[in-house]
Amino acid sequence: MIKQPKQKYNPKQMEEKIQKFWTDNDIFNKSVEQRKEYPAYVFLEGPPTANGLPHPGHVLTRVMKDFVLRYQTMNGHYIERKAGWDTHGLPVEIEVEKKLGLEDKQSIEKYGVKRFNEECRKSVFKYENAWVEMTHRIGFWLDMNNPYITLKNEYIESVWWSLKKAWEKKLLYRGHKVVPYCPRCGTALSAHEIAQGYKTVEDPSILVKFKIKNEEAYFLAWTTTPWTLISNVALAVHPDEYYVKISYRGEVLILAEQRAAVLMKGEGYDILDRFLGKQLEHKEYEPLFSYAKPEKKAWFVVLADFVTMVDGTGIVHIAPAFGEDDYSIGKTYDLPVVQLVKLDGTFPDEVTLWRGQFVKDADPSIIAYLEERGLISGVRSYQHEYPFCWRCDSPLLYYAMESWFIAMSKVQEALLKNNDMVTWYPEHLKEGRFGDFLRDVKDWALSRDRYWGTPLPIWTCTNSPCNHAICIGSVDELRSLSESFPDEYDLHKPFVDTLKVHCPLCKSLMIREKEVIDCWYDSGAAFFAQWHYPFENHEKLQENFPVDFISEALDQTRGWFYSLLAISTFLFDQPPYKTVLTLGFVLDENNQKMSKSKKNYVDPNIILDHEGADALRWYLMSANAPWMSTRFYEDAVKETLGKFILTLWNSYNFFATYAALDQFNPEKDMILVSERSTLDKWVLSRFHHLVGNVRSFVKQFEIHKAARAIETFIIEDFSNWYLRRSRKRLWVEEKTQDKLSGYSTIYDIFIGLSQLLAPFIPFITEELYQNLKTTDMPESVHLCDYVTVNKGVLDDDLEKAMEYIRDLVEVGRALRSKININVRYPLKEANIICSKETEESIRDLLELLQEELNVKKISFARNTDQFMIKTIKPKYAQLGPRYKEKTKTVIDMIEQSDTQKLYEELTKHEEITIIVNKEKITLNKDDFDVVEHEKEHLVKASVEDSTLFLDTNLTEELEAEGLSREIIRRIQSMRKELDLDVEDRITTELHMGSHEKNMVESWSEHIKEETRSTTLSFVKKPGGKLVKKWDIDDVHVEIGIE
RNA sequence: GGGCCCGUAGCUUAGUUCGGUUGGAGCAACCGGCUGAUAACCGGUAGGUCGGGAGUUCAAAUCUCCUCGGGCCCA
Repeated sequence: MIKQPKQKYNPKQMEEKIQKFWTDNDIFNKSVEQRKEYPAYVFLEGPPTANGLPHPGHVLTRVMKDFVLRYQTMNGHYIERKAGWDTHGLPVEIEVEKKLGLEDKQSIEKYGVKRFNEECRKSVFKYENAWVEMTHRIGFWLDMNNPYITLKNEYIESVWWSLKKAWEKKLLYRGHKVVPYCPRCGTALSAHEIAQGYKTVEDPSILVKFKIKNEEAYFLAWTTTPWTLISNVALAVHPDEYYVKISYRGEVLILAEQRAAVLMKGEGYDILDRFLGKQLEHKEYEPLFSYAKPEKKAWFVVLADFVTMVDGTGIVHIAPAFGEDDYSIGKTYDLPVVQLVKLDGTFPDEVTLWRGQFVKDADPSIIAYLEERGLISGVRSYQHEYPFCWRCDSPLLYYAMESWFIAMSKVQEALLKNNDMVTWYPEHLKEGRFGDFLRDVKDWALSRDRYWGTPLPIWTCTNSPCNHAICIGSVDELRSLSESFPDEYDLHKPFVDTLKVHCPLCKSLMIREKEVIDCWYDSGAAFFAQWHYPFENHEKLQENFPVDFISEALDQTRGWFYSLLAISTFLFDQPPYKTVLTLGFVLDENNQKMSKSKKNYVDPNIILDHEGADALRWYLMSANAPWMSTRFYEDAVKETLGKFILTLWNSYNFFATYAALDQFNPEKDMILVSERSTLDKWVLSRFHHLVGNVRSFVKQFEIHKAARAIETFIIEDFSNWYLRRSRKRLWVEEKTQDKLSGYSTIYDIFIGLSQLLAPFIPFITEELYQNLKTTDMPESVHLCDYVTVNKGVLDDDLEKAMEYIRDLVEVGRALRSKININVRYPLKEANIICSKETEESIRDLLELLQEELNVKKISFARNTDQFMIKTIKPKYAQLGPRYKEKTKTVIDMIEQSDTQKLYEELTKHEEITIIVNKEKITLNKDDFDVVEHEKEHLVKASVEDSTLFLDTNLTEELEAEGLSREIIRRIQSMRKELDLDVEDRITTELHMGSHEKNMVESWSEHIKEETRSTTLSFVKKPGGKLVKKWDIDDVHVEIGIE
């Protein structure tokens, strides 16, 4: 039986109740298990790191994922929803360093790697509760009891296996990577870290002369880091820009033509020669210093596209050890990596002049030295952004560090081919940001010289002639090569480094490369490592690869989306996923990024407490396309609550209240659709059209459009039109066929809506469903199949007819408003001028129109003739020139006669004759404009190609009815004022003038009925609990009720 | 410095793929109506340099170029 709901919508209370219902009845598990034999829809969870609190952005991601998974489940798919945790990486280490007050790597070593990593392990789950709680509260159904965790031995073993595959394919190699490096902390910084430490500083900017070999001429280069000049090995020019050789103050210099024009502006110089940069390639010059003893050819000109004409001289000094561009051009030209700076940021002993000095401090002295030798042509100070260590504020140095790489450039074609097989939402990412990234793919710098991460499983033999290196791909393999491998172990540092591993060739001791690997590799391995593949679960991988669906925010394009594709490509030569839904960012009210420091951060819990998970979810899904950034603030969610959730709730509340009162029983009282009223058929047709639209929107991940379509249906079609128009028939006391037809339809719609909306707003839909479901229906709305379109109830003609009726109502109301006759007063007649077909199509709906417009009668006609009067109006411009001074008289005569008659005459005889001053004047059609207007008491308005006329003539009877409605309304508002229940009966006493009394008396039965008055009497002095005087226009009425 | 996405009324937005009636809605405002209809409903009014500029075209919110603002990625 349908129960009357508790009146107020209290999201927090209701959602807690629903959560309990789900838990008590194990609904989540059932929803997964009941689909076990169905086709799988494979989802892979992008693992979050639980060492920070969840952010509104994470809420969005989880809401969207949940929607898709619920939707696919209801549509008959089996989906495992394994949670995952990303547990390694520098951010974790930094948190722990902060907590323990450790400032650099030395202090970590001193503290002990074992203890340090233990702290990291703890820290990683510091906010696990907050994450679990958030996930739970927003209703994200995810198997959090059985997650994959990247720090587990099994997970690491799978990762090792994959690294060994890369090793066997000769994709792992050791090289250099230029990274921002803090010489004081002794550590490289991640991009994320340097981003927070940029400052504007002034550095010396100098123009340095490099003498060309065997020629009395110089290249003029530009730098802001004089200390790197000592490690210079080349000069770069742009291949396609023009360079000039000039004579300037007795010296011959080469620099870019554009730059010469800027730098030497106003100074005299002669151009000796002009040529393209590419002509300078391989031209040799003499080094500035003799400290470097490179083992490869150095000190010649190279070509590089990154050379700009914006500043400098168009000639860039190259030191591969200290710049990423420098390093990559160095690889192209096979330049030596000269690195005459120690890790602590000071010059080594061989740089005799500045040994032991911090490089940046040595700048002035280096400049002075070069000036003395006449090799500097200008010193200026230069303002630019320079990165500083966010921790200790030291200037960072770009520094080439040794690192292990995966040669992704070797599999670039496969990457592109695999990307081609992926469906991206939004589409532009495929060829845009992601495709561009792949076309320009760089080798993956895999290793990190840190502590908390998957250890790099590469061991090298210490025996010098042997030097054999191996990559270990499993625990068994490690065990077999190790002395006394323990039963209990943890593959992290320092355990792996304490093992005595013997070389399989010469049996000598091997030692491991000290690094750990990039944590992006960990998460990118999730598609197989979550199953501990290939050590177990072979068939699991078969069934779950490639995954059907992943979804994360836009920042993951070069993060997780890439690392998955990269690993899958070199391992299996296949894409790891079929569909990627990329989500936009969550921004604050002013479109600014949310950050704790800006204090514009919204705590999702507050919104969950106030507005509830459903309102939050609905807002996030309906506000914007998933891939667009969405503003997030409490008022926006509040608006969603008021506009949508409450409309839904109140409609439901209205229905459930009356259905409970009438003991409507959906198992017995349902009326066949074919026997329901036209209005019912209309709303069912609308609903099923909606279902079709929702399905096609969701297919394209246009979740916002699906949500908005539902919202429009509920607010406009269902609540504001269908329910409004149905109230009267549900209000009658008897169980009429019409009333049951209405209940049946509303019931159908609510069951349908609860299913249609279940993936969007899982709580309120469950609440509705639980109250409405019959015993033979699934125990939870989330165990139902998703609604499908019932083509049998689709009726385009009916929808069109209703549209037409609603248009007529609209213009009719507008007309009433224009002529100033309140809707409360009935009008005699409405006439609709339209085609026979149109008339036929709306016949069943006329009652709606009649009530909405409050007219006594609706009639039809095929043309407007009987409602319009045609008259003529003389054309002044035509008559004036012809009749000169007589014109005024002519016009006056015409206008004073019956213009309607004149029109008739003119149509009959083509011309009319009038006599002015005894002179006969003949006028023809061209002398007049035909003017049309409504007959007396009629007003008209047009809808499409038809016309509506309202008869505005208010008869005494009509006025009486109107007045009685005025009185009813006032009594009703007094009832409300007394806070009477709908059922309560009253007695009513009225006082008014005798004329009005006579008018109203004939309606007294009606008034009694409408106001639930047992008696209605006309008295001199009305009494009762509430007595009020009213002025209805100029009628004074006094009403008392009891 | 390079790339990608976004910019439409006070606010939230539709329309932009593929140029074509007068750029549609909702919220807020204002006027009026209706109401045992909910944080309502109905009618009307006002509110737009479609971020700005230029170009292509018979025709540009829509295409091209430049530019400004926001966001992101990379240097």
